[in-house]
Parts: sequence; C-alpha cells; structure tokens
Amino acid sequence: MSKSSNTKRAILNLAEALMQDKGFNGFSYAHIASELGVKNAAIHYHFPSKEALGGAVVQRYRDRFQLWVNNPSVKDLPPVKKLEWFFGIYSDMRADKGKVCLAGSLETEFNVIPESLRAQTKALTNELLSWLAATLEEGRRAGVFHFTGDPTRKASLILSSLQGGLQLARALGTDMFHAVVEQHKQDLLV
Amino acid sequence: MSKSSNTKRAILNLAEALMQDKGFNGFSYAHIASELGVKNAAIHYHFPSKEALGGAVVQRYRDRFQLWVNNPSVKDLPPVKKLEWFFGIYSDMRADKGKVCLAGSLETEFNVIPESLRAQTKALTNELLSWLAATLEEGRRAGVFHFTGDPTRKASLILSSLQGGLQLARALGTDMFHAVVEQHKQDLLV
DNA sequence: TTGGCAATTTACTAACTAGTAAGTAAAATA
DNA sequence: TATTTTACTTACTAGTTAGTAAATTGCCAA
Repeated sequence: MSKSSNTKRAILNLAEALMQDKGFNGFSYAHIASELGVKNAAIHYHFPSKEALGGAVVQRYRDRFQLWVNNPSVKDLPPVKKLEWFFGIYSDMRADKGKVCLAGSLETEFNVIPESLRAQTKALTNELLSWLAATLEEGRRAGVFHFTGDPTRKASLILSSLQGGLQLARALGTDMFHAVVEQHKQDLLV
Repeated sequence: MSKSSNTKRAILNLAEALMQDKGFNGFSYAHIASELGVKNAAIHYHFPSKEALGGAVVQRYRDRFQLWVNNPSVKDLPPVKKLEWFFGIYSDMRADKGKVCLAGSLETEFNVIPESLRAQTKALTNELLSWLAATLEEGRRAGVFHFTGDPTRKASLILSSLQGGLQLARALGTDMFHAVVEQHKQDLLV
C-alpha cells in the first residue's frame, strides 16, 4: 500500500508539472510512464482515464490552496504580506522551469478539455479570485492598499496579469514578469 | 490562381481561428479539411508542414498589426483613443466566440511548439509590447495618462492582463474581462 | 501454507496524427 | 494546338494516442 501511494503520488506530481509546462493536451501517458519507469497501464490502474488524472491534479491543487489560506501562517498575515505571499507563488512558478499558472493553462485549452475539467477550472479560478478580492478589500479598509472600485474588479486585473505575466515571460524573459509584479505593488501602495 | 488564393486564404483564416480557439496543438489537418470540404493533402500543398502553416498565421497576424498601427486612422489618433482601439481588439476577440490572444495561446504552448513558432511568438509579443509602451509614454507626456515608472513596465502589466483576462473570461464569464479593461481605464485616467 | 488482494506488466486495439507519392483535371502559357 | 503549371484527390504510411483484458508478482492475514 505504501508503495502504491508512492507511485500514485509520483504520477500526480509529474502530471501537475507537465500540465503547467506543456498543458493538458501537451503530454501523454507515455511521457509519465517513461519518466517514472513504469508501463502506461500502471497509470490507468491508478487513474482510469486522462480526464480523471487531470481532475485529480486540479482537485489536489485546489485543496492545497485552501489549506494554505486557512493556515494561520498565511491567514494571520497582514494584507501586504498576504499579497506578497500570493505574488511569491507565481514568482516561484516562473523560477521553476518557467511553469505557468495551472488555471491559465487550462483556460487556454478550455475548448479542448473534457467538461469535468472545465468545471474544475472554473472552481479553481473562483477560489483564487475570491481570496484575492477579500485580501484587497481587507487591505483597503486597513488603509494600506489604494485602489478605486470593486475589489473583485481589481482582483480580476491582478489575477489575469499574473497569469498572463507568466506566459509573457516565456516569450520575453523573467524580467517581464517581475515588471508586472513591481508595477502592481507601486499602483497599490503609493 | 484566384481559386488557389481563395483556398489558401481560407486555410489561413480557419487555422488562425482554430489557434485562438483550441491552440496550435488542439486542432488537426482533418479539422481544417472537413470544414473547408477539401482533403488534407490539399493543405499540405499550400503549407508543407503544420509548422509552416502556424508560422504563416503568426506572420500574417504580425503584418496586419503593423499595417494597422502605421495607418493614419490609428497613428493619428490621440493616445486615449489609441488605447481604446487597442482594448477594442481584445474585446472583439472575447465577443468572437471567446477567442484568446494569439500570443497568449502560443506562449501557453511555448514548450510544445516548433522552434520557428517560438521565434514568431517572441517577435509578435515584442511588437505588441513596444507599440503599447510607446503609446503609454506619449499619453503620459501629453498629461492624459497617469502612472509611475517605466512605460514598458506598465505596458507589460496591461498586455499581460489583457491576455490573461481573455483566458479568465472563459472560466468566469465576459464580465471578468470587461472588469479588467475598466479597472485599467480608471487606474490610468484618474 | 494457502488464499486473496493490491499493484503491476504484457500484449494488444482502434482511432487519430502529420506527412507523402503518384495521379488527374483544368487552366495558363508558348 | 501542345506543353507546362496549378490545384488539387486518391490512397497510403509510420508513429502516437488513450484505453483494455488478461496474466503475473509480491505481500499479508487466516
């Protein structure tokens, strides 16, 4: 059982990395199998279909995010630090072989992924946006963030630019991504 | 020759739409062939490889953008109107069956497209960013845009959020995209 | 020690992929 | 009118895809 859990987790880890690197339709069972040194039927044992594998990846990603934001080490942070933590997630993705945001990757492939994955993508995106909007509102009430209009509107701008920024950085380099983050900090804090 | 041009142009048009809808690896020669009522060998006659087809699509897209921005009807516009024109391009994509930006689509698939397409993607992205940065700088000098820091930095924020906003809208709806555009207008003009 | 279960491999399939070679009908050219 | 070129079609290939059924291995409990 412990060995099976290892394989299953290894498959999930690799599938997640591949989705952020090549997209859901950009990798195959053969990629995973050869990388892990197993046969592709082994993957089908743990995940009956590619749709199920993709769904499990997004579900785990969502669970992890909820675990983080509900953990005191993030939850009890002041708004500025919360936002820096959030930006840090994306900076880490960029540093990790130029990965892009899982939500952005799935949205780009939205019209060529199974329906259940589209639903997962919507749920994930909603969760990211809700947390960000709440954090922005908290910071504005505390007088540390400065912006006009609905917090959800500002949150959608920030989230979309982080997603887009990771993609832009693939074409124009990491500096482009950091420029996005720095510009946001200036816009919000000044 | 006129008939050939028609087929060739129809292939390019459809390939461009498919790349913005499903991504470069999300469509096949069979899609194009059946839609146009020709055999897939006919596509290979006009474009020897899928790589060549994709390259031609991006090249035409780049040429079209340069033609637009150098045309007096855009070039002689005041900065605010120029920016509105630019935003309008993206709004039109969203309205056209939820297409995403070609550059964003290719960047997401960056690690699973041929090298020549990566080069085309870089060139396209550079051209979009340069024009936007120049327009922002022009507007700031004219006193109509208000932002701090390097214009290229602000341009990378706006471009990445437009790209990301079109993707976000697939998951959360068109309102999300318009929220991004409206927030930018407020941030810049107030 | 034996029966059973979990995890895996072997061996396969059907569908789809881009790409090719050879042939054809019609139009342009000489 | 003869020849060449353009714009295709027919018919095919080799490789890849997700997915499946059946056999096999290794551990664990009765």
